Amino acid sequence: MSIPAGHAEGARLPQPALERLASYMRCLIELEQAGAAYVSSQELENITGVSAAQLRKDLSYLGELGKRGIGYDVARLRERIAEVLDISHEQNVLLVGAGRLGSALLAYPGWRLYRFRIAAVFDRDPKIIGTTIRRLKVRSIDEVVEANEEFGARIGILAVPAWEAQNVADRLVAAGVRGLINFAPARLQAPPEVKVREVCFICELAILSYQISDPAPPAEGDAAA
Amino acid sequence: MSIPAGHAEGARLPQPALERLASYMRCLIELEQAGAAYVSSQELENITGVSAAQLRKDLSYLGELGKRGIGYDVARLRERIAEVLDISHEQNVLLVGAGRLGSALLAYPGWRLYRFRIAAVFDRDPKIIGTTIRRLKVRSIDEVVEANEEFGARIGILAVPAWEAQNVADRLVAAGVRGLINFAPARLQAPPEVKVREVCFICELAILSYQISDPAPPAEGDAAA
DNA sequence: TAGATTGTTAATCGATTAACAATC
DNA sequence: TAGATTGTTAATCGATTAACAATC
Repeated sequence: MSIPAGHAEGARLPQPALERLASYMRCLIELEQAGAAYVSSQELENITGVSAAQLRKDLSYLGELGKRGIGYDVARLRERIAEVLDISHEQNVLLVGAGRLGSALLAYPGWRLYRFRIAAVFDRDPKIIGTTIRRLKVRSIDEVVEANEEFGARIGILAVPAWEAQNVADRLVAAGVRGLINFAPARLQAPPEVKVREVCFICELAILSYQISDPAPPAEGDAAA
Repeated sequence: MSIPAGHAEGARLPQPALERLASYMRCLIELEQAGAAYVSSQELENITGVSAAQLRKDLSYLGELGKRGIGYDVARLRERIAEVLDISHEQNVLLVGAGRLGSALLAYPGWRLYRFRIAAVFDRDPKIIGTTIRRLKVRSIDEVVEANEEFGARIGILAVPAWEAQNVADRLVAAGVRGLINFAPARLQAPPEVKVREVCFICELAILSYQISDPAPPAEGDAAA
């Protein structure tokens, strides 16, 4: 009621704005924990590196949230972003792969702050199935479709080797997830209604490698000049 | 010599093109392993989802690499992208954090394909220091500056808890790295000449959550209509 | 009120797309 | 040659920026 209706149906966020909004969450959570009541776009610029103008533009997609002369109510802004990202209610997630990476993900401390809950962990290895990691019993991947009737998870995370990724993706889709986070170094095929986000460690390194290389990277033949 | 000089000094890749180029690498490596000699921009569109026009534009930044009527020489294209990303020679990398995530990263199978080599692993925990993970002895983080005199790594990877991240980043910078990959859920301060790439799992989930949410996410009050 | 900061507009900037001449 | 596909151009599209009136 008090929250402005904002963008009407169909009017969605520009992709770059969406990605930045997700990154503002972390920062707002920290500010809130530190007890900050209000924050200005200028202060957010100092913290995030995103310009104040850009920040205000991004936040304006969510409605009129700021107070002129004051700034943004930290808690209210965090809530509103969470609402738009659809992470303002608890959301079950399925994790496939209970190896090193899967275990590391299970231990990740941030899930709760974003209201995600790893509801179940699956693996293919009989030696791992049945064991318990952080209070969660590892199940057989064969049970994933049946299990998700209970959990209703919309997101599945792939932490499996590359050669198993497509098969696991197909099973997760069959289990009804609508989005996949893929940590495996393999490109996934999925039906168009299922969104896939590839997390590519090595690509990050490669991008960084370019960025820290000296200005004329393709120096060929006559290197000295 | 035979390779066109391409963009002159200072003319660098647009950021979106750079990020896509890094992602083409994986695909080209797979094609090469599968024995493909040539690939057309249309075929790459089918594999990567990036439009043929966009692909040709991206690749044109690297020089004239294709053969009209034929397509691109897979091996040559991969080599050229590697050259531009500055991953055509072996590159040492420092890893800090030998916990679950650090171990998972060490086990990652793709490093060699991108010519990265984890030269050394560091941790703070005396119980872990001195142990061996995948043939690599875990060293004390206190040794990082001295150790990198030997390794000359330009990139450091942070796989440590959030509260240690800034301190570790400072030490890595002191050790002479020019780029940081940060897996810790904390925003890092670094001098402007040091590039930082944040890898944020949970942000990926949040973005996906938005993308799979129903078109009118901020339905407030009158939900039924 | 005076000072501060938002939300929005219009201008700028840059990226994507489509089309096609060049050419293998 | 005829068919195919590139590399590049120009047009379109969308995102960023800067400026400022609105207003707390």
